[in-house]
Amino acid sequence: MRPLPRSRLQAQKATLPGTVPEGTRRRILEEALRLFASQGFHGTSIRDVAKKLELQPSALYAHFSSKEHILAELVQVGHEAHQEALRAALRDAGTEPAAQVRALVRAHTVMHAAHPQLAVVVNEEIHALPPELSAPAMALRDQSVALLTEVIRRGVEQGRFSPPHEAATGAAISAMGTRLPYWYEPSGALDLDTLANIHAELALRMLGAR
Amino acid sequence: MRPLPRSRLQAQKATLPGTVPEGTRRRILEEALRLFASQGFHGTSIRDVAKKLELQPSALYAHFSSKEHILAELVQVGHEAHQEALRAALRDAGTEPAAQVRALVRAHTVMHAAHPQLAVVVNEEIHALPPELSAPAMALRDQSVALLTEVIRRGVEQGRFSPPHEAATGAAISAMGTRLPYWYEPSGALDLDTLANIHAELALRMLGAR
DNA sequence: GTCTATATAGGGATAGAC
DNA sequence: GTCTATCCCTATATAGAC
Repeated sequence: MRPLPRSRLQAQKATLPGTVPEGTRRRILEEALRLFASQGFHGTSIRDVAKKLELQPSALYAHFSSKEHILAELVQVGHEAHQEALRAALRDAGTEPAAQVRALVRAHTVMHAAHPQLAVVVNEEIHALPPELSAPAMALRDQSVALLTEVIRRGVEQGRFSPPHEAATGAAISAMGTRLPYWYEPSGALDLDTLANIHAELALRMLGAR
Repeated sequence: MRPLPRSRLQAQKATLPGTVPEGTRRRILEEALRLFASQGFHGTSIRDVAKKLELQPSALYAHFSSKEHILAELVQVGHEAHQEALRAALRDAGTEPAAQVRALVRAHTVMHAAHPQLAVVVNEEIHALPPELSAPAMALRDQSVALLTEVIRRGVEQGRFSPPHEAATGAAISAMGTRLPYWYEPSGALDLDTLANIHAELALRMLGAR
């Protein structure tokens, strides 16, 4: 339950959602993901990435035009996979606000627990990008936030939810997932499906669902 | 409610808890805090800090033996102030678990909202330190975590709390505060005292307090 | 698409004068 | 305690051969 110093999430293999095609380009993304999550974007050099892949630094430039573009792609892929997971969850959740919250929270939690490095890089290193490169991901983020706030708003309107404050409660619900990479260990005693259910339950408690 | 790219928390003045004496050393810490929060530790150079202070880079070395030692002091000061705030809150909270949770959560929230840059640097940049330099702060962190988990455990023992899972609920409660710097704006419509009460209420809901 | 070699810039930190 | 000057290293990125 404590983040380790200097070696933040140096985990096993850095998993990338399946949408990225195989090949050297993917290998670069995976290795960069691992290193960015562990040492941060500015703490990782092109040489570090190249060395791990047993390539010369210049070889990376055949696949990405700059170090920033590698980060930008990771950030974009992460936001896309996250939003797709939320939308898929909503599609199967019916129309009850409580069921929709449960589905959104479960998907949010599973995403952050299954791809902890990607979650960390997306959330902490996006700031290292110039606005042009981060804008598409920021737009996706706004949409994803809206998915939850909209469900909360509808639940309140229907008299099903009674949170002490809609925005603050929404932020608290999101925060449970966002902080997961800093303490949750998938190989530990608490399995992911159980954790996802716990988070859904906590969200509904915060909302005063009835 | 969205973190801005490239300029993470470039806020006004970076506030440091009052325990640090005035003088050039403090000015260095404050400016480094602002820059580390905005650009990250690795994204900030000694030259950046010196330029903002209208000093030559070499002048900083009369006050700190390395760039890492500047970060280490910020991290230590942040952890000390946080823990002291939690302990002070507990001292005035009586013996009821619910009142103790309320006091801890309120203090945690106020600390993160009042010192957002320090919170971000403490949580995100501690990983940039070698273990020798981060160890004292990590020890404090473990103690602070224990303050909350201990209160939760007692509340459960006494039959006052019924969380779905003690550790996960404790993490969810902490996460509300930890994520504050990324969305809360002190100058906005939601004042800090109200927010602290909201977080306390959410914590007690999660715990099923009765 | 990968290599060798290198251009060009900026990094942390120190020496020694005042 | 701050300055000027500088050492030495590493960074990103490019040129051109294969």
